[in-house]
Amino acid sequence: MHEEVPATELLQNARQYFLPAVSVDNVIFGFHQDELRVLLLRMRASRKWALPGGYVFKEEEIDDAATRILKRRTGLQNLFLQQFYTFGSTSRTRIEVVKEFFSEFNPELLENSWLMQRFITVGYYALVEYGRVIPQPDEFSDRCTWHELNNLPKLIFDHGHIIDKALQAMRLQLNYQPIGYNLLPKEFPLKSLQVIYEAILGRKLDRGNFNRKILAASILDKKEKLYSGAAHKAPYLYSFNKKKYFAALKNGLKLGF
Amino acid sequence: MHEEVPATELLQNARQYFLPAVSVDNVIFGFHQDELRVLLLRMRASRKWALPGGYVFKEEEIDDAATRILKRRTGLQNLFLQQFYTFGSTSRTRIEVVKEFFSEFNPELLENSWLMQRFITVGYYALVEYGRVIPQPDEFSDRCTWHELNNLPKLIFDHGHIIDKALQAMRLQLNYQPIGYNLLPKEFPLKSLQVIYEAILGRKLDRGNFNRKILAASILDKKEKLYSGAAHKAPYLYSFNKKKYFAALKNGLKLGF
DNA sequence: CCAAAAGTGTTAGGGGTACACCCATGT
DNA sequence: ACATGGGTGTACCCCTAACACTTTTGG
Repeated sequence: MHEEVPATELLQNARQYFLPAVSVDNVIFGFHQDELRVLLLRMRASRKWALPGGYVFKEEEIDDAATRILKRRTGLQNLFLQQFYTFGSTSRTRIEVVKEFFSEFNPELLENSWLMQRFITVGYYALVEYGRVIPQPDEFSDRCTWHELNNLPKLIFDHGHIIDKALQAMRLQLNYQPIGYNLLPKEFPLKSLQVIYEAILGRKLDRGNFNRKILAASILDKKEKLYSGAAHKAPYLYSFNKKKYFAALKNGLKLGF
Repeated sequence: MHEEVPATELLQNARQYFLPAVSVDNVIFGFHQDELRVLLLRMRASRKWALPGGYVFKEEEIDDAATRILKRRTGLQNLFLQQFYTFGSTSRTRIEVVKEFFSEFNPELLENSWLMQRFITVGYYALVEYGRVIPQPDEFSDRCTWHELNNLPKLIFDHGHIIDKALQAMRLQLNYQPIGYNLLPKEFPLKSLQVIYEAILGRKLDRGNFNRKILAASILDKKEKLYSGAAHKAPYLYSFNKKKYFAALKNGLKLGF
């Protein structure tokens, strides 16, 4: 839509392009080496870390804004992206931090009082396949990298709190919706899915019971292909049955973790 | 804070007082005659019904705005009030409806483009004790009355959808949080609480099993006083144990309805 | 005495948990 | 062969649903 307009131009005339006072922040979860990870940006000026976020165009759906931001930072689309809470505390963005945020990038922006107003932010979380992501910093950041959920750096604003809330929301969601479709490659052994559930829930699950429970949900197709290469029995590979998976997404599910 | 400024003045200078583009809508649930009810306002101009809502002052917490609106319409405070979703569709408020909304009240407001901008709204739901509420219309409405959830009138904008979402959210919440504290008088028979659960869930519950389940949560104190006046065995009265109730609110609960 | 609704008991079944046992495979 | 981890079976326990039986009260 406004894809062709350069970021500087957009921000300098933010009032013209964006919905005022509203931003979107994405908590993007990925999975690698048995660890749940979050995609973060490092601000060029302050060297502090932040969630990928952005503003909403005046005629843009908020969901679409979140999708757009997700796509810009990961290169991916059609992912599981879920609104979970709106953060509206007056103290959530401190003016000094905002100034630092934009200063080194472009001092002129400081004159732009639009950026200095109070913002509320709508939080979304996404689950993405780690291996397919090509992290892409935005205009204000010099790095875009994964961080272990259990070892996060210092974050700006209330972004630490936002991540906490996202995790909480996701844990509840686990019981009602299937998860994993966008976190795993097409075919995968059950163990991989189990490790994801364990990472999200923060506790170990019994292998046998997990298998039965997840299979009972009947959202998986068993492949006859076997994974191999390790010194043990080759596990079956499974893939999500798209039809059943999305039906379960819509109609809900009772998994009981 | 701005309590002393009259509504007309506030709206005519909305830009000065309010956070732009953001509103709050409350779904206020009450309980009467075995029916779950929602408090609605009738717009003076269009005669259509709407949720009690409002704007957020520039230095006001969003939660506080919701609380303020709730208090204005019910006279009550310190209630269970829970943010459940943010509605941000571009099509949720159509300009003609907004015009109708404000026109008869004060045609001058039509000139005020602030009101005509796109709004997103943060949805909250509240549970209140029906008998204690003194419904109070706002500046744009001529009535403020209760409506059975199963027999709602035509609502403006996406307010019908907002109520649906609130109910959905509340149903999920039932399993993790105690409910009823603000819906019932201090002392009540278990049956009253059961009827509330049934109304929210939309299905009948077994009496014996409900009693055991709710007592097992140990958030109730049994009183030795008995309710009487009916041609059957007098039920014990119970009251919520505030301490345990709020502990359960904070730490979560596993009720399984 | 009877109807109505509260309180309490009982039982069968399902589901979850914990753990055991066997199977396949690379070293 | 053996260690490793996958697949599957099972026994136990607890929770739940469903329903029966008893108790209390006003009419």
